[in-house]
Amino acid sequence: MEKLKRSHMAGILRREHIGQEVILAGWVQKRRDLGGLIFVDLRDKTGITQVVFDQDVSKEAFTTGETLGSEYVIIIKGKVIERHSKNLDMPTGEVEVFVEEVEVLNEAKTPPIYIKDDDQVSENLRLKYRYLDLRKKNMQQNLKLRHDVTKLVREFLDNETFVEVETPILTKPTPEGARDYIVPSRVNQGKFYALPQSPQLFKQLLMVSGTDRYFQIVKCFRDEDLRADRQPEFTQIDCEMSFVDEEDIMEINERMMAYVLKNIKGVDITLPVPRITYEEAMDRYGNDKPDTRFGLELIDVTESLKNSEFKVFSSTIEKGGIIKAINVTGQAENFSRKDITNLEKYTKDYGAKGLAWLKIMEDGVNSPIAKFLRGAEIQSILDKTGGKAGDLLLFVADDTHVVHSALGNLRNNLGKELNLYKKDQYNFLWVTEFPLFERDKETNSLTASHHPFTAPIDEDLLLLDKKPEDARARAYDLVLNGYEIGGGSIRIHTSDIQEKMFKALGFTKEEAYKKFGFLLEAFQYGTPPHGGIAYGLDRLVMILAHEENIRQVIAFPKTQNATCLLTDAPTTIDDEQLAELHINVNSTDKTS
RNA sequence: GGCCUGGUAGUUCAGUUGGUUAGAAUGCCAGCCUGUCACGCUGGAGGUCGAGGGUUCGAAUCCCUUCCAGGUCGCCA
Repeated sequence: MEKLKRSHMAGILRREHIGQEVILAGWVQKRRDLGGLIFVDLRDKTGITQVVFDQDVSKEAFTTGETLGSEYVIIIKGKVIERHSKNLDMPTGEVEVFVEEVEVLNEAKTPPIYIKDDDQVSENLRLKYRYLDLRKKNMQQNLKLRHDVTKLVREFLDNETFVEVETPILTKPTPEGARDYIVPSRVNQGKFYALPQSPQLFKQLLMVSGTDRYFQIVKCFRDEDLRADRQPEFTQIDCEMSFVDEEDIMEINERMMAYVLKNIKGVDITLPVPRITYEEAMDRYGNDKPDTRFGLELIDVTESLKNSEFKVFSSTIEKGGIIKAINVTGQAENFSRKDITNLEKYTKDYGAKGLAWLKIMEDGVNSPIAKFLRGAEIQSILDKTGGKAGDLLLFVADDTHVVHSALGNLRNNLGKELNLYKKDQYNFLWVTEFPLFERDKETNSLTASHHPFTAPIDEDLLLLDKKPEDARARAYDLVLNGYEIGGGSIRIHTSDIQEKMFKALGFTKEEAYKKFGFLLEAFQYGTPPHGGIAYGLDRLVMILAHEENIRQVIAFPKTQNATCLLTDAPTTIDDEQLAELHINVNSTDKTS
């Protein structure tokens, strides 16, 4: 018998193939054995075709057909015919292939998980048998989507004269920001490399080098706790440009996103992308990455309540706190006291001490705090929130940080619960004018909110000496549907401003040199003005794939404990290897 | 590091107030079945109730410790 060689993919067969002789290869998705007739769903990455084993066509093939199990790998030869009973639920459902020859290329053990999109198997099994999990259609689609996004990004940036340059993975530990993953050096006893948290310093050096427009789609590493949208190794689309200001960077990047969305989703993004300052974002949404697909904005009602008889309100205001409200329009009837108690519990996770509420009725208001509120106060609140009969108002009173955190998160939660947006809605937003510094709660010292090479806004330069906390950065984040998908800044390229920056951060010149000497030295040899941006590719693909977590768009992700259930990494290493690296490990630490 | 949810058959789950031999569906195995597509029918096998300890005459169930997975706060651009 001649060796069979695949002629067609399984998912593409249609009516027009009827009469053709085809050879298909793939996995047995399902066998339906009717006794004298066997149907097998043959699956490859393009889809499923039903193949039929009939004794009248081939007795030999039929005998083999009786032995097929789930996930056996087979190759079959046969003729495409029109089905007697069509299945219009599947794309290939008008045709089927009558098997003349079959070869079992490999048998398979009964799989521990089903290869089915909607199968709700536990995630640890999916991760342990990731190669089976990835056989699912939706996972293959996610891998393809990710491929398409990176392809489009490369295409776009190439057309815009960007050059992709690879930067080192074994590099120098960074003193600031996230924890580094550390790699011991065998050749240099007692010394360590770090895996990069981002190629930040290298891409700035490339600007000094005259590369002018650089990009890289690159793995980055951060040894911090994981989240649904955070993995210890993740991929950035990293860009840097010379002789530009923030307008140039935002312009080119929003065109890039529009290009990606157009080609992936067929969606036209209206340009320019709206912008909002950090301050306004916090004020209106309580969040520096607001989801603008729905309203429910935060409204400041501090003024209306400054003389309130309700102690919680008045004492909060006396202590310098604020009161903000969300108007959940038209939902007064739909939230029971129990529902509101659940909302209150939710806000307590973010530090709120309580959630006051007020339902607006046709004939007044219904609220546990109504008895403390004067008519004028209620009227003032209604004016500010636009409250009308049928609306539910929710209030948090606390310091600014808590109010924003609690109501901002509550707002997102309500937006989702109340289905206030459509599945295929993509709202981009630039958030600008971030604070240049943050105050560390423990040490009370200033740290750079972005990184120490971020340029201050020109008009805030004087604040660097006087009141650095109020200085704003030439930094911008690109937000999509409430997720920060990218962020960047214009960098400092002159030494006088850089020195002011270090001074504000409390480093001496010596300390700064010890940490970033190679970069500061480079900057003395003619550095162009430059700036850039970096995207979280995994997050972007997650949103485009409508997935709830980032693991769904990463082929081999880590668990929340940063382990890999498939390979069992990380593991202990043997004593010889340790000795070679000059590392002593406390024997009690070696548990496995 | 804190808080929350979960862990019972290959898989997804149920399991009452602590009480007989721990159930269902699906998958698997065997038999029958020529138009199924969640094929059908009959029968069967399949359990360290995450692990360890404790309370009790008796523990899947109560208590303690611990491991694993997920969510989240802190952390992290």
